[in-house]
Amino acid sequence: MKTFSISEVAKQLNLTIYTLRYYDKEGLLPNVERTISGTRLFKKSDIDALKIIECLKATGMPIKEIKNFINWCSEGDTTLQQRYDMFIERKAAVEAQMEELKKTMEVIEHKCFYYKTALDAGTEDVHKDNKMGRNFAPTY
Amino acid sequence: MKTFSISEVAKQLNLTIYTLRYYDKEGLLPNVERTISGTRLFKKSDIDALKIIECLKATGMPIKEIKNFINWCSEGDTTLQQRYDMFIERKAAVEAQMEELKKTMEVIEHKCFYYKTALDAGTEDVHKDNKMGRNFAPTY
DNA sequence: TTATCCCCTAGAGTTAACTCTAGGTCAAGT
DNA sequence: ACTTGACCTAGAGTTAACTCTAGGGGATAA
Repeated sequence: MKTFSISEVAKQLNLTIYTLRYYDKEGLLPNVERTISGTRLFKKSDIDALKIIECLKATGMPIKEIKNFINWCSEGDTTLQQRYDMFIERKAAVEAQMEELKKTMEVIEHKCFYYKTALDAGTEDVHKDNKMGRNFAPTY
Repeated sequence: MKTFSISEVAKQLNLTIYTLRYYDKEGLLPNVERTISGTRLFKKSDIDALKIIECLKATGMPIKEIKNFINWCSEGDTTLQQRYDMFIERKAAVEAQMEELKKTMEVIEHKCFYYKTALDAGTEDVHKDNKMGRNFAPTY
């Protein structure tokens, strides 16, 4: 079966070899084999595992919790429920992040418009309403 | 003009007073006034500034860069272009994050399905194809 | 006036996730 | 035999963004 060196995997997944060794040290890669002299041999399934790890990281999951998941996988079918629950929870987390990002986007787009208008006018004063006298604090 | 204490602002924005003092120390709140004895008095405009700061943080912007923006705001109309460019860049950053989150979601949803099926079957083996013999590594 | 809060600063400590260094092994090429 | 380059470990260092502690001040309530 074909194997890959740590630097090949690093290049392929856009990670550093430091990061890969760190993940291994943290117990995220319990199935990576070694040569007699200790060099890691990554299989395709290890690369797939790393892709899932990156995906879970992207949901905001800390490495210690990802490690729990990896352990559950090694424990077999008795942990299927935990793993299912975990992915349902991750789905909710991603949905929440998407919602927050949408709100953030609205504010950012409003600011793009605000500054476009100010830039066209040559001054931010176009946005100042002077009903209650001059406001000396910047508006951001 | 009405002002707010640090703990009122903290409660209102769901931040700690430590965080607010930290932001102040880092130069993110140059317009917060003080009593003679040194107690901070937050105005509504300071709270608005904090909301923008939280928004920029949500785009992934580090505090040092947010500080640059705050400084530009104090410098007036000469920095309008920088500020506009910054928000355009932030918009692109948020779009990229949305894209990544969408891809992440697809993988997570696939896993939800994968584990739902396995759970119904009582074993993960339903997903194993045995064409090339038994695979002993867990699949994640 | 004494107790209780809330406020302050300076600076130390924490946490996560790397990132790097020192010192060493090993296989291949010359 | 020797050099080169990729690999290894243990453990120290880094960075961002807080988070907390110690020690102290001012205002209000009993």
